[in-house]
Amino acid sequence: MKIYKIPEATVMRLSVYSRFLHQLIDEGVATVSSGDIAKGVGVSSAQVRKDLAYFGEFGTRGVGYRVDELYGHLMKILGLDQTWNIVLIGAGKLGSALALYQGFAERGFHISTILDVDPARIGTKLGNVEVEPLEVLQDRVKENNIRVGVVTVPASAAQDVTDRLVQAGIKAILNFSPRILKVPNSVILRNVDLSVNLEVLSFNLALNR
Amino acid sequence: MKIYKIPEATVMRLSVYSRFLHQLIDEGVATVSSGDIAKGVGVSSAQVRKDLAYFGEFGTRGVGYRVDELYGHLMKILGLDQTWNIVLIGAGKLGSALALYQGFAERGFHISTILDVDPARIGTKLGNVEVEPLEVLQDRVKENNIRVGVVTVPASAAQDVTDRLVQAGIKAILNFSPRILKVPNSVILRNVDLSVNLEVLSFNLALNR
DNA sequence: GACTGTGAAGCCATTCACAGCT
DNA sequence: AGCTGTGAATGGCTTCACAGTC
Repeated sequence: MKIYKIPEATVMRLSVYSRFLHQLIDEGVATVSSGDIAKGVGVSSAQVRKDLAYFGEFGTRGVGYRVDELYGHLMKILGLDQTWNIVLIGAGKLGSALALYQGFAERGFHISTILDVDPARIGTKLGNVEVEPLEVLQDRVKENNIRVGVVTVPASAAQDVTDRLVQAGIKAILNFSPRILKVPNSVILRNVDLSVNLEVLSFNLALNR
Repeated sequence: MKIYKIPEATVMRLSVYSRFLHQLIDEGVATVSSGDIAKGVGVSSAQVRKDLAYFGEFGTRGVGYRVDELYGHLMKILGLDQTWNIVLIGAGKLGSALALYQGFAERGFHISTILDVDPARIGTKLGNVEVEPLEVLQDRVKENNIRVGVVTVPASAAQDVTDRLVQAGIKAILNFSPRILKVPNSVILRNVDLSVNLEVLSFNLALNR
């Protein structure tokens, strides 16, 4: 495992490969070639091999990859061989949806804590998790060994909430608010802007006008 | 306007720039330099200038860009100088959240039609839009001149729904289901996998174990 | 014969650096 | 003096092509 610098695009594809492999396991397939995976997820076979090569030699020349084995490797590489407790801040429309979204749980992401500042939301339940006031952040992070935070508050509150997360010892933040956030180098930050994706479609449609 | 081949990354950044400029307009700022924008959104100033250069010369040497003017150009380039009617299929957790999400409306994306197959959901309202049966798809697309579809159905139904969208004349699809979809070349497809983003964080956290 | 793993080549996006304008 | 616009240089990801292995 020479982990020097892995392209982010590679990591994202590994995630996609792992989902495809899971599908193959369900179908009872025992072996795949890089070409099969490539076809299944829409990339080139060379790309698949190169991506895997960053992490080791998982296949057998002339044969391919054992599905269950490769799946296990990928899940381990992605850090998905464990459950991640997550704190979600902002129980509005988007936050509620994410809290209830099954897709996270399926991949081992457990939203164990949901916080908000709105008294009307505090005390309500999303699934079986109760919305609590922002003040308990530090305690919950410690208790549940939380390292990942999801920010779904309005733009105006985003930086303040982020500072608190950092303060509480959170190591990685997924930001859904449309605000550029400042975090120390030691904290990993990813931004997701749902509108951007529609805007790329809009751009492409608008091209031929 | 030489629109030969615009990097997708550029389009995504333009979207971010436009949001930043909107913020500046609110603050009453009249002029910005590429350096200001760069600082505001977290890229290099050369990057900002290169991105803009794909579409024309919007600035004044020695001065910078007029905020309102540049904003107008970007919105036009992104196709956001118009309202886009959108059909959303799948009124589950995620679909409901997206239907109610304010961020889309703010950028001119109007979810005018929401469809589902579940009788329990049909007839209910999300905001002021009623959930209707999938069968009315073709009619609604025609009536409302819909060109964009958003897919938030379970993976097992995703390809079927996609085929129907294509059939109905939809030109661009935003897919939130974790399934590789097949569409004709004439249809633009973008995939959003919410879990992938968490998995990239997970990967990076798991690196130093 | 089939398929992996990988150096080399190709390609594309970003950064550099500076001429050109105000 | 300040800042844009852009060719040239750089860096990094993807594709090619083939030796190596089963």
